[in-house]
Amino acid sequence: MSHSDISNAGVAALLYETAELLELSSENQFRIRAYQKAARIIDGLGKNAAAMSREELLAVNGIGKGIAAHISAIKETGAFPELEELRKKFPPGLREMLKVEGIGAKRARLLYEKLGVDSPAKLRAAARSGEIEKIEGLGEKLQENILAGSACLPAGRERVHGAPARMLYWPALKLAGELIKELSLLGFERAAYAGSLRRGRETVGDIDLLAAGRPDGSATGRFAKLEQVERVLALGPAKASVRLKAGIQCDFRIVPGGVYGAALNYFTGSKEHNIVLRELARKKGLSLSEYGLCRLSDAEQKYPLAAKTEQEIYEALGLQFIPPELREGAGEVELASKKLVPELVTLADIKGDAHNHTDFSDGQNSMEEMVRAAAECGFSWYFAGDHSKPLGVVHGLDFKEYSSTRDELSALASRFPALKLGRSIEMEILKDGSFGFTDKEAAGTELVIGAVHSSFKLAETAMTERMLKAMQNPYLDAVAHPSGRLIGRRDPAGALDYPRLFQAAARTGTAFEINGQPDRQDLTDLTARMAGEAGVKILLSTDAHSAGQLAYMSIAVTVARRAGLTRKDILNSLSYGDFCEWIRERRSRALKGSR
DNA sequence: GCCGTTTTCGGCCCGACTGTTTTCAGTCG
Repeated sequence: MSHSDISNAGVAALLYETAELLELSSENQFRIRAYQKAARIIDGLGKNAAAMSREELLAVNGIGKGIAAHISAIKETGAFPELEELRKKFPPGLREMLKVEGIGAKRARLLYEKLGVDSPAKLRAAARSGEIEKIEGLGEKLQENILAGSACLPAGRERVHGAPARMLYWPALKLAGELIKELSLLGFERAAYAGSLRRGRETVGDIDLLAAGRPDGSATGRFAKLEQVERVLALGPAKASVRLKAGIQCDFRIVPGGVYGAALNYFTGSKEHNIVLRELARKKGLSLSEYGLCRLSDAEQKYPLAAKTEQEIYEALGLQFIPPELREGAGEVELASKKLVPELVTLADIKGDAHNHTDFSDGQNSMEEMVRAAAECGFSWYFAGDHSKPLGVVHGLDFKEYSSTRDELSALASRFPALKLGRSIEMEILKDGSFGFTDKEAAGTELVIGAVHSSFKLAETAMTERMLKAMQNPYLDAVAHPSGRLIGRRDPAGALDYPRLFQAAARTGTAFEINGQPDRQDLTDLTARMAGEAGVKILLSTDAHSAGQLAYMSIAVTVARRAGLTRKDILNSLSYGDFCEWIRERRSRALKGSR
């Protein structure tokens, strides 16, 4: 059996597993770190590690003879001898226990050897029966924390024990905004959110807040007493961790104003990004921490070379500034050292939205209200949209209704002179890939954005074929939310063959959407990156179902930034005239191609 | 296990907080 087509993520998972098992074995920590580092590097590698030659692998910094040999064994057997030996030493549940808060390798092994505890469930049972506090080195408090940690599940959300529920980006952003407002009322002049929220991750596991001030204990104390706080997890002079009533953890850190930039950089992460930066600093005879970039000789960190702003830290390391959205430790530091970080699209580049809804279908606001909101949020063009038939539950429009409501839109034009108006349709892509409109009707529709809302459960190949068939229609200008996922509620359509879809889209000129609805974010950062690399144009959409939801454009922009996209990739950066020209031209090319 | 414009041996990212100790290991991010 061959495993030569194993993905980089698959190889990385095996190396991470090895690292965890080595930790349980109390191995040399630097050996463990070498495995973690190799896993991280392979996960972020541009090409498939299993397909690389030994020489190519050895040329990668962080991969040596040992790991290269492991990879070659993985290709043959799906694992490697050392890993298989380690797997025999510990029951698999022990690795699950490491996910429990307060349990690391040392304690997991201790509990296994003394009590035979080898799963999170047995751990809880042992805590309940009071066996844990009897073990030397452990105590009553740990026992309580194990039980408390599994007890405080946020209402209405499920989670695997030890893996806290994650919150969507948008509500987390709102919550962080609220907390920062509270902090400013408490007298903090400078406060910001950092962490995965600042990196724009689609969901966040906690909220990281940073403030400038004196770490004398009074600041963290005041933070811990905020009304939003449910329970204090840790409280020191420089740092406080709490669980919020909203059901998510919040870490608050306070640093002197003079090192605010260094702290913001450290606290924004990711962990992987920080490690790469710190290793780079080491190589230059420097040391990087949340207190600044210092010479190694300056052990007290009294004379930082850079600390005030993030910008000066990257500069002092010989790097281009790296926007937070790219700080995942996936090759961005190398890119920055070559001055190749792309100039990411910003909200200011966005001139309009094309996918949204009025109360003609399932929107909450009238066409006039939507248009007014679009004008107020500074767009220079706006395609007012609605669902097409035959989506009955949301009053999908037929072509006649499309045309009459188009006339209604035209009548609004004189009242909003700064806004150029168009009418779009979110076109049903039926089970066989055909449209809810005839070709002639589609030709008479200004902008066709195709979407699937039924028969999600097609087999992987069938769903891909359905989309490919739809793309053969010359009037399909863009594809909306292709995976159909609703984060936390509906899984993405069984692995779509994205490379094939994007190849086809590049050929037909069909754009793909990044949907900005908080629970969609579809394309994702990863698939949007693939689309961009394949040369597919991207349409950012609010999919607004009410006037207020036009603000979701900033979510779509954030996903696009994480995907490394520039304004050139994004159709919304075109002027109204150029956008209409893009539609006209792609349709005429597609018509020629289909003949 | 990996690495080297000080090194092929001796280093390896850095700091905060807790709990159980009695000066620090373990955990976390």
